[in-house]
Amino acid sequence: MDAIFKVLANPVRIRILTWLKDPDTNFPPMIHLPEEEKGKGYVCVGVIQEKAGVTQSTVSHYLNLMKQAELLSCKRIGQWTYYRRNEETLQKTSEYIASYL
Amino acid sequence: MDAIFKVLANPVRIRILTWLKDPDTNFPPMIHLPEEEKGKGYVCVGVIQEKAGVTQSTVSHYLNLMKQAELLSCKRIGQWTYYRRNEETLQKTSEYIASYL
DNA sequence: TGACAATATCGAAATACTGCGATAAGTAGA
DNA sequence: TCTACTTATCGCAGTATTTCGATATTGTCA
Repeated sequence: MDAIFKVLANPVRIRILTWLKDPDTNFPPMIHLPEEEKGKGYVCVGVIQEKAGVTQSTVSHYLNLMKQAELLSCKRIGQWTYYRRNEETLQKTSEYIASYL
Repeated sequence: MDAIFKVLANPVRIRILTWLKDPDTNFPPMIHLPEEEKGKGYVCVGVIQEKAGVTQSTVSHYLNLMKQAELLSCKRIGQWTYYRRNEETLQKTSEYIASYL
């Protein structure tokens, strides 16, 4: 839970997390994503980087932190890595605050 | 909200927050607290410091951060400063995660 | 295989946080 | 007023985080 709060203690990462709630309106379509993976909320690193306005290495680092904290999961397809939200962790975090904090 | 997550990104502060959920079982009685303020969850700095196992200056700093983030409120009575949880902020934080994140 | 594109990792400098000891400020009582 | 007690603030050293540029890795395609 400590790693989760550390992730959330950064406004850029918070924004990424909220953007990924609605990829269709926040990112261009993932044209290389195979049909069977579409509609699952996957977004590739490049477009997240562009929107976040940080360097590629920074966004890659951030996404990795978020993955370690299980706030995101990822899938590599071809030369792209697609990240999406892990709703279960988000929900558990909310519940943790509501019932344990 | 950023300040809140920064506060939560520290295990000692998390512990303090949870201890303050139930002062009666986690802290000795506040014998100097006037009758009309009892039962409101107030705990003085000294006993929090002792239980947290950090120095007085550190706990004072932490409590101040938590107050800035509105996770705690405080009242000075005599030579003691009493802190208690601000349940409203906790609840709003949980709701923020559940509905905006 | 070679060139290119996307992402990950490395190394480093700037900044922020942690947590301490020392000291200051406020309060109460003799 | 002097002293003791409680808490706040200051200054600092150690550590962690932020964020970058450079480089490595991985995958694609000609």
